[in-house]
Amino acid sequence: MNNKQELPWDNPRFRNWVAVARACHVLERTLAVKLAPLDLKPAQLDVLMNLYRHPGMSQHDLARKLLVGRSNITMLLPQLEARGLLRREGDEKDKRILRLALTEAGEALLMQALKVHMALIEKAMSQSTPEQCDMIGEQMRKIYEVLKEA
Amino acid sequence: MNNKQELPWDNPRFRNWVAVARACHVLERTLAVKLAPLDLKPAQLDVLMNLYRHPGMSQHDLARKLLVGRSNITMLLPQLEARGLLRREGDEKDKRILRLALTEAGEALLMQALKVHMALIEKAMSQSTPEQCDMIGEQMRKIYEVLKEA
DNA sequence: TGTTTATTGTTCATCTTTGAACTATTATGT
DNA sequence: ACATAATAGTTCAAAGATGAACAATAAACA
Repeated sequence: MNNKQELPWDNPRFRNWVAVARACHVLERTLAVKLAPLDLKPAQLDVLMNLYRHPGMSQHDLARKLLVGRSNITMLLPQLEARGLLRREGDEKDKRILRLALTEAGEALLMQALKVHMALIEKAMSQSTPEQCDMIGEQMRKIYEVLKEA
Repeated sequence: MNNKQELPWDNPRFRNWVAVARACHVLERTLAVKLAPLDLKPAQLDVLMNLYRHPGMSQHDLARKLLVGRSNITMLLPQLEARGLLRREGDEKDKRILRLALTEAGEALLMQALKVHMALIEKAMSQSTPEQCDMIGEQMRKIYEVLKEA
């Protein structure tokens, strides 16, 4: 009688993706708690991580990497800059651009935060075999590529 | 001098989890865009989905399912109730509790939204074989269980 | 019973996030 | 060169999320 078209919950892809989303959510939440002693939030850690790996990047590039709006970056950076964790200096060739880089203090704090982050991820991912882990990463990168421009 | 212990980016678990987080983020973002025509946000869709599957649940239970605070639910529900998408009625045995349920309109809107959600997840997950997909879900459920009480 | 403790939901202040409008600068096209 | 379009970053108001404090109710226990 309940002639509802196939319900999403009967679909493995749906159920499994919901599990992915839930795992992400709970890990993010846990990370926030564990980072609190460092007075750092997940979003701020993302900034530090990206500046470490791509020193000299612009705010626009950073926003794209983090999948947030440019205004978000504008609101986020002054806090970190005031704490002496990063520098912003104008590009000489293009006066619109601000080049970003970590300071020594920023790098030091990042290393502490990474220990926390890493421990959490270890706890989560250590339940999968290396092969499973790599496969998951591979599929997720595919998903990112497919949805990035959609 | 720079005796950095093994950097996270050299660690497969770290790299692969970052991929998971990015995939989640971009899918959530895309979902928000695709749901806009229905005047529904991902968080609201989560509410409708949970009420559909667990009619009669309390706000407290809903908050736990969604991994958010109770106050968040208090702020979220009146919008949906005002649109006639759900009912809230007091439990008779325990006057503290409000029992939640979808209305006809709520269920109808949910079905529309699920089509959108489902299409997006299909697009994402159709790149994995059914076996890969199930394995991903399985690992993610493990992660959720491990972190839930941590 | 009467007192203490827990639980449910709300309120409120605070912090984030977001998108649209704006300024300044550079690129493009004629 | 000049006008137009595009880009980088900021500002601002509105919406969302969070946690602490609170009121009402129920549970535990003496």
